[in-house]
Amino acid sequence: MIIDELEPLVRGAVEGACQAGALPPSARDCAYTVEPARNRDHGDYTTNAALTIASACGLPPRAAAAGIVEHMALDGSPVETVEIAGPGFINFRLKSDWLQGVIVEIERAGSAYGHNITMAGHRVLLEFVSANPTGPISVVNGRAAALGDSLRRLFMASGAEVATEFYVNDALNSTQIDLLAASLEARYRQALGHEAEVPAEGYQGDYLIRIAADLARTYGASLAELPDAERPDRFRTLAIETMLERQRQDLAVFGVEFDRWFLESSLYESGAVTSAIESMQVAGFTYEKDGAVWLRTTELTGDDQDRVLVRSDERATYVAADAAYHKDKFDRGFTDLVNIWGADHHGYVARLKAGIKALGYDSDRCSIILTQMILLTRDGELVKGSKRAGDVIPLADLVEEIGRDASRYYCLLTSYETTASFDLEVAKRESADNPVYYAQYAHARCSAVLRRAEESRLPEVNASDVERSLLRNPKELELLRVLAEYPREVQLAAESKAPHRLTAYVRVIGQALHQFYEECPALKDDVPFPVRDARLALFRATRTVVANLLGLLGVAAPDRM
RNA sequence: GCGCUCGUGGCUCAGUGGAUAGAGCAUCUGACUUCGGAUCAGAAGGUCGGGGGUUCGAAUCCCUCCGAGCGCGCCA
Repeated sequence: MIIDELEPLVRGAVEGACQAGALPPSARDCAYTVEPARNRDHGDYTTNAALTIASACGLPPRAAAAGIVEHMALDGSPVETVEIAGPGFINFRLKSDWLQGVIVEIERAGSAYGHNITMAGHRVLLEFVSANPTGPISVVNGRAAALGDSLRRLFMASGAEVATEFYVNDALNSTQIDLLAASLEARYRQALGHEAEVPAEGYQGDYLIRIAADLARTYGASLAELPDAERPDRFRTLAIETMLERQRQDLAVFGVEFDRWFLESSLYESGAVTSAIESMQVAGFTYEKDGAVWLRTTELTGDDQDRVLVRSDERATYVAADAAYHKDKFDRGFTDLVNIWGADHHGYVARLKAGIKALGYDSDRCSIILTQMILLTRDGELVKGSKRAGDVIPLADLVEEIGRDASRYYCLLTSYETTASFDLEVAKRESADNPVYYAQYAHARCSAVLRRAEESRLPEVNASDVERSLLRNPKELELLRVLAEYPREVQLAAESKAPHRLTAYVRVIGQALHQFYEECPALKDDVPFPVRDARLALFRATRTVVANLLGLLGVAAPDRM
C-alpha cells in the first residue's frame, strides 16, 4: 500500500530535519497523517506534518515544511515531485511507472487484492440480528444482517478469524415466548373452528394464522386435547420451531447464513446461567432486595439503575442469561466480540457490559453497534408495517419487490448511525438513478469488453508483460490512482466497521472507469496492439477490484446485465 | 424529566481537526458512424439547525438553546 511507503519517507525526513537542527527534537513526537489528496490539483498524496509540527514547536508552518522537504530521501521512492502548498501542506505526486505497476499487483493478488493483515490474530465473534422468534425478520433486522455479513467479509479480508451467530431467545421462562405460545394456541383453536381470542398483549400478525392452519392439518384436534400441564410447553416448542425456520428462510433468501444459531435455552440446560449468577454473587456484585437478586450495574458501568438478575419467583432474567452467553463467547477463545443491535436497545448496553465485568472479563473487548432505523417510502409516501405482518415490514417483502442485491446494497449505502430512508419505486427501477446498478454496471462493462476481445480471439497478455508505460492518458492514470487506493479503503472500512465507505468508493471507481472507457478505446481498429493490450489489462484489473469490492458487500458482480 | 443518537443544496446521503464542504436523484444544456447510453461532459443549487467557546485551522471537539427519533420493567 502506497501510504506504507510514504509514511516512513515523511518520518525519515522529520528525523533528518531534527538531526540537522532544522526542527527541534520535540518534532519527533508530533502526530500527523499521510493521506490521498482530496483535490487532484494538490497532487496524489498529502501530509499535514509541517502544520502540526509548526503548531507544537511554534514555528512558521512553511518554514517547517521546507525543513522537512529538504531532508526527504526521494531516490528510489514512488514520489515524482514534492511541493509545499497552502498553509504548509506537503504534497506528493507519484511517478507514473509506480501507478502503472498497480495492475501487475492486482493481477498477481487476484481475488485477494486489497486484503490486509491488520486484524491477524484476532478471533472475532459477530453476533447480529438475534431477533426474537416471535415474528418474521423485518427490514430493520435486514439492515443488521447486511451489515453483519459485510463486516464478516471485511474482517476476514483483514486477516481475522470470524464466526457469526444468531442468538435465539427461546428460553422457556420468557414472558414473550409465553405470549407467542398463547397466541398460536388461540389461532390453532380458531383454525379448528373453536371460539378463541389472541391475548390482547399477544402477537396479532397473520403469520401465526398460517402456522396454526398447518398445525391443524398435521395434528388435527389432538393438540387441543392435551392436558393443561403439557399443552403450553407443547405450543411453546412448536411456536419456536416454526418461527425459527421461517426466520432462517427469510435470511437465506437475503443471502445471509450464520455459523451457529445459539439457543438461549442451552445456557439454562448446561447450568451456565446458574453458575454465572453464582459467580457474580461470589464476586460481590449483587445484593438481595424485595426477594430478588440485583446486579450492581450502576456501580459497574454507570447504568441509571441496578438490574434484576433473579426474579422473586426465582426465574433468571435475560440479563443473567446474556451475561452467561458472553462469558461463553470469551471462554470459546474469541478475542473480539461484536454485537449489532437495533438502536432501541441502546439502554441495554450498560447492562450487558456490567454483566461482562461482573464475570471478570474485559467489557472493552465487546463492542456494540447500534443500527438506526430504515424507513421505506413509495412515491414519497412512508410505508408502514401492516397489522397483518405484526406492525413490521417483512424483509422477505422487500427482497421480493426489489431483489436481493438492491436490498443489500441499499442497506449498506448509508452509515448505520443515521436513520436511512429510500424509495421502493426508485430502488426497483433498473435505471441510472439506482446506485446498485451503477456499481454492477462497472463490472459488467469490463466483462463486456474483455468478452469481446476473447470472441475476437485476441491473445491475453499478462499485466506484467504489457507495455504499461503506454497507459499515460490522464484518464488511465486517474483510474490507476483510484485502483491503488482500494487496499486502504478496505482497511479503513474494516477499522471503522463501515462498509458504507465502500459503496461510496465504488462510485469513484465507476466514474474513473467510465471516463477511461469513453476516452481510451481498446478494441477500435486504429488502436495499436501494444496500447490495446495495455488497456485490456487495465480493464481486467478494474474488473478484479470491482468484483472484490462487491464481494465484500455480498452483492453479485454480474458479467452481463 | 433523565439518557442515547441525529439535524449538511428541493430530495436521499458522504465527509477519520485541515486547503474552495462533496456525491447521487430531481431540474436545465450538450454528446450515440455505441469496444454496452444502466454511460459521459457541463450548468444551477449551501448562513453544514441557532448561538457561544477551544485552535494556526471546526460540518467534525466542548457548552448552550431549538427540532426529530429512540430508550428509561422482577419484558426480551
